Amino acid sequence: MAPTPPAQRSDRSIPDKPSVDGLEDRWTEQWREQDTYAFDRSARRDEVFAIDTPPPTVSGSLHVGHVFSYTHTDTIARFQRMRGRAVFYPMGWDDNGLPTERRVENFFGVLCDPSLPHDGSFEPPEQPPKQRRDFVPTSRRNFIELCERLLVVDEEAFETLWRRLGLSVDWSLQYSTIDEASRRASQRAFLRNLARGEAYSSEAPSLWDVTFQSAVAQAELEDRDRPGAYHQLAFHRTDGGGDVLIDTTRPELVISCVALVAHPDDERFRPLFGSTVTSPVFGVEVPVVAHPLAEPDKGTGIAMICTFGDLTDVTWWRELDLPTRAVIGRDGRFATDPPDWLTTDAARERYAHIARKGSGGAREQMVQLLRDNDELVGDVRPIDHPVKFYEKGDKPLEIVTSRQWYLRNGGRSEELRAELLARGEQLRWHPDYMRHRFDNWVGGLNGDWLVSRQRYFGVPFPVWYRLDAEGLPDHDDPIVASEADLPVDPQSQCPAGFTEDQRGVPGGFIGDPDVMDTWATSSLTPQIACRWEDDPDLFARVFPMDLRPQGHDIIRTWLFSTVLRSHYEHDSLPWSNAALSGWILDPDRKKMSKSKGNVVVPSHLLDQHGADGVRYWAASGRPGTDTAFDEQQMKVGRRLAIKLLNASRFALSFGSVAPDTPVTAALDRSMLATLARLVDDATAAFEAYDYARALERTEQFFWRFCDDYLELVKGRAYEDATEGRASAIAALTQALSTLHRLFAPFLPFTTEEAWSWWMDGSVHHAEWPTAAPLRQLAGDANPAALEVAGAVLSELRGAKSAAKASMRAELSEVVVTESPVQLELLAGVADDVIAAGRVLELRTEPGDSFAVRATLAAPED
RNA sequence: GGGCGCGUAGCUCAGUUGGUCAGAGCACCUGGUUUACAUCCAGGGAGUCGGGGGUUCGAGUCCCUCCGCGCCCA
Repeated sequence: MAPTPPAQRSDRSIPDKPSVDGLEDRWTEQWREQDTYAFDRSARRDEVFAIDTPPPTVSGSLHVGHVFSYTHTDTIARFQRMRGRAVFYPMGWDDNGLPTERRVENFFGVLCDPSLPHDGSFEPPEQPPKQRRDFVPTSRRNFIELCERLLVVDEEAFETLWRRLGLSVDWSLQYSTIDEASRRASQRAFLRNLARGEAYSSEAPSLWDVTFQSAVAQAELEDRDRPGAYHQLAFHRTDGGGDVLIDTTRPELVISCVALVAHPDDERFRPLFGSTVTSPVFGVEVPVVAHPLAEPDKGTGIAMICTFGDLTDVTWWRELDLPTRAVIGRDGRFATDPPDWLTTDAARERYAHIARKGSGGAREQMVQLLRDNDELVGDVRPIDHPVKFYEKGDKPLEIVTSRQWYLRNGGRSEELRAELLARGEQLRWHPDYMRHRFDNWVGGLNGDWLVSRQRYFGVPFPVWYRLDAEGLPDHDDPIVASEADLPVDPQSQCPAGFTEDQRGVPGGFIGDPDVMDTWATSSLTPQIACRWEDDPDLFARVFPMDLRPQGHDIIRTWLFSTVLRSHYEHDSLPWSNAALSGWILDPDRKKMSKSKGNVVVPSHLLDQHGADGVRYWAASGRPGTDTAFDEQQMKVGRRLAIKLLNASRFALSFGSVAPDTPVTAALDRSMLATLARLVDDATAAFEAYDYARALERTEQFFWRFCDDYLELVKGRAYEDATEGRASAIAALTQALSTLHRLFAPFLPFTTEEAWSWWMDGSVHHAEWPTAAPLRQLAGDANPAALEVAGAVLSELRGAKSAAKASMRAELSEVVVTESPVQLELLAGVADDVIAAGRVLELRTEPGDSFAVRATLAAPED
């Protein structure tokens, strides 16, 4: 489906009163019927332009931020299509993860219980119960089926809106991140990572959200400033040398203390290294050790290492080979029974004060115990300090030791990090400076990617574990699913060679209980959209893709993880270009987001300003730049669309001439020369993914075209059968055809409408204009001729306006002063200036600077 | 604390390699309807281009520094 050269229809049909209203319905319907944006599956790879569309979260609602960034991508898609590429433009829906889990639960009144077997005839309650405790438990597979059922409804609403916005998506290329193909791709990629040693499971301390009851990855962390307080605690030297004071914000963790640490160069503590101290309250003996990560100017300069209070503790624990003394459980509470390293009855009795408490309650108790023991020195000193949170959570993260799956991401390998940085180098970023975000992130990675989540809704790990005679699982030698069987749910399916009645019994097996991080699936959107392994022919034509459009805030998550997966699986980038869009700011310049409650719902904007008006605003936002939400700009866009219809109607109203009619008038040729420059400009901008620049240039030309050129040419175009008239019409035809196509990516509805009045086929399948034919028609014309004519005309309008006269008023005499070079240009277009300005006599005088004197003719009675 | 970006008319922003670059649109004010457009057209005022220093014949444009805003990371 190569784009076609513009071909005029034999019969024109131009409405008397053009309108932008109703264009969306009409053309949306036509594009659907004619499958205008269908991907050509026979295209070779080098003829394809493939886009890795961000799948919106389907359980949420679309807001104006989506409209903004998806419009950017669509302008690129339309440009590439007109340039002759077969555009692979799919749409995905992100329904994997927590938001959907909640939505499906509440909508149907069900809860997912992965331990339940699949029930082929399960139906959710007709009236969903109001109370969560009355929700009906159902299996993971049933839950996913319900999700897919709800998705059909959600998708329809989204699709309707996207179509109304004019996205040129091929709607036959849809996927959702929890559908069968996505689960298969996620599991297949994981099994291959596992086989190659890129994935592994490990029993290790990891960040844990006690509310969500799940481990959390580095990419999902954020620091938040929280009030805290330094407590100064006294440890006691076992050599009788007195006390060692440490400052801590978490005195409750004294129970987990395994050592004190100071910087190896710190003279104050050097004598203590290798000695031991006993902890306050509990009297546990711990060593004093040295490590460079200890900060001499923080607190007293010596700190306690607790397993585990923060990530530095984990590092110390690992590097100094310290024992584990974890007491905080997955529920965030201190263990019920006193830990076995408490050897005295007194210590155990004191522990009872903090047993079963959360960290806040335990702290209060601990402070009291310290005071009672006279081991809290001075007052507590309040401070604000950064605390690690899960980005969706509202309780500080704890560090809990548990078995988790990891994917190596360079956090523990200099070599891999270098390879990934090289991938970032290879990628073309738009705008370019965004690459620093990627480099920063990769450079700052400090651990592998924790991909398992202790949730139930999501893609399960396709593995099982053998149980030994005691019923304990063997995690070191998992039974993996066969690729042919994917996707599998190890909770309701049993591994080959086992039967269901062996589940959970000694000598039998258990399924892995966890699901994958949603990014573990989202990081495979290129593979999913391109139907990796499911449709090898398609995959070969579209992968690696051309463009990943996305927000700059998820470079560390989505972009990075996608690069990682593709690096592993295909030894390539997943796409050659990444285009980062900015955010929409509300009038107070705050980011619009659902949680802030300041989002604007797009449907009423489309009603009010029309899709093209809204698109105009969106496309004015430069790549990567945050943009203010501005309805005024949408009004401007709507007016531009109306202007385009009116100008088109006007230009076409003069009739037509034979296609090979020469353009002879100097004004016409000058206009075409200017237009040729515009085409070069707009094309270069689009090639650099700078749609906003292409729009700005085109719009700028268009307004001048209307204000000056159309006014200057209309007298001649109204004439009868002259060469001048033929030249005007030939030039107008070229200009109009070019402008329709240049505007098509931005105003798809308006341009399609105007195009349909006089051209065959869809403007969206027309060839993108090139400058060469325009230059050929323009000959050696100087673009400056049109500028001079426009400048003089503008002065004439100014004179009439100053005299409060009508623009139709006659001027008896006009004298233009200008350099000889400019005057020569003016001479060539003088007749058009005289006609447009209603000038009775035009005289010129050579001079140093441009000046126009105009005298109004006496008004006729 | 590190990285990145941004500070140009009341508002939103253009200003490619330093030389008609001091601009556009909106808003505001004034005027204009018999042959494209009142969902319109024309005209007008308005800015020490964040502050200071430097390079240069010449600097929103390059360098240094300071101030302010935002984002990412620690």
